[in-house]
Amino acid sequence: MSGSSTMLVLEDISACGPNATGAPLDRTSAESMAVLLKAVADPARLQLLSILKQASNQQACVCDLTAPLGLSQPTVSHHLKVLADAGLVTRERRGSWAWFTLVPAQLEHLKGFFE
Amino acid sequence: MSGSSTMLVLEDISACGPNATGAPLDRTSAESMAVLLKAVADPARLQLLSILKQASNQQACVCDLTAPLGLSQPTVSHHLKVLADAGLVTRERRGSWAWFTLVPAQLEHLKGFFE
DNA sequence: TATCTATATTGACGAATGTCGATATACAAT
DNA sequence: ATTGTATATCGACATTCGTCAATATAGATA
Repeated sequence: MSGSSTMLVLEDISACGPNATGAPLDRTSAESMAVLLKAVADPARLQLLSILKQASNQQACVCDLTAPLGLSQPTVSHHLKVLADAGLVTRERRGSWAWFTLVPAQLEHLKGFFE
Repeated sequence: MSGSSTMLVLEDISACGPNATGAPLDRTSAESMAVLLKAVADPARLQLLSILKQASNQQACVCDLTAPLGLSQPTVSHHLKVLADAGLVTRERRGSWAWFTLVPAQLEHLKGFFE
C-alpha cells in the first residue's frame, strides 16, 4: 500500500472554523476536527512540529529528531507516523534517510478552528 | 476546596506560539500546551465549545447542553469539568442550574500556537 | 554475496480516556 | 421536613495511548 491507514486530506475538514455556517458543530465534523487535534495534543509531537517549523525548508531527517526528544527511535518513528497519518507532515526517503516536511496548510486548518 | 484539581491559568503557558523565543519547544512547555490541546481534542468537547461560542453572552446552562450532544448527563458533566479544569470555560451556579461561560483568552492561546 | 546503517513494524505493558448506571449533593418549592 | 429537579461524583468497564525492547525492512557499501 502506498499511503498510511487513515490519511486525512485537507478537503475532509469541510467546516473550517466552528461557526462557518452559523450552525453548531455536528458530531461528524467534530470527530474530524478531533482526529486532527488529537494528532497534535501530545508533548512529543508538539516538539517534533516545533523543530520542523524552525528547520530550513521546514524539513528534517529522523536522525535529527530522535536525540532532541529523549525518546527511543521506535517511539519517535511512531509519533511521526501519527503526524503523517493526520496529514500534518509528509515523508520522503533520500537514500537510507527519511525526511519529514511540515504541511503548513494543515496547521492553518487547526488555527482556523479557533477564530 | 474552591477550584478543580488541575486548573490551568493563562500565565501557565508562557511560550505563546511555538517559536516565540526562537528555540524549539522544551518538554515542559510542550506538556503544558498538550494539556490544553488534549482538553479540546474530543468531539463532545468541541461541540460544547461550539455551542457556547454561538450562545448569547457565550454562556449556556447544562440543561441546554446535554440534549444536543446525545450523551448521558454524567458524561456531559465530565466533559464540562475537563474544559473547566483547562480554563477554557468557567462555571457559575444560578439557583439550581449551572451555567458555563467561554473563556475567549484561552482559545486565543490555542490559536496563537499555530501561527 | 555479505554487512552495516537508518528507519519501520511488532508485541507487550501500564496508564489514561470516554462512557454509562448508580448514587450523592445542592437547591427550590411545597 | 419532604419531595422534586438539576448537577456532580463514584465505580466499573472497554478502548485507546505512549512507551520500549526486539525484530524486520530498506538501502548503501564493500
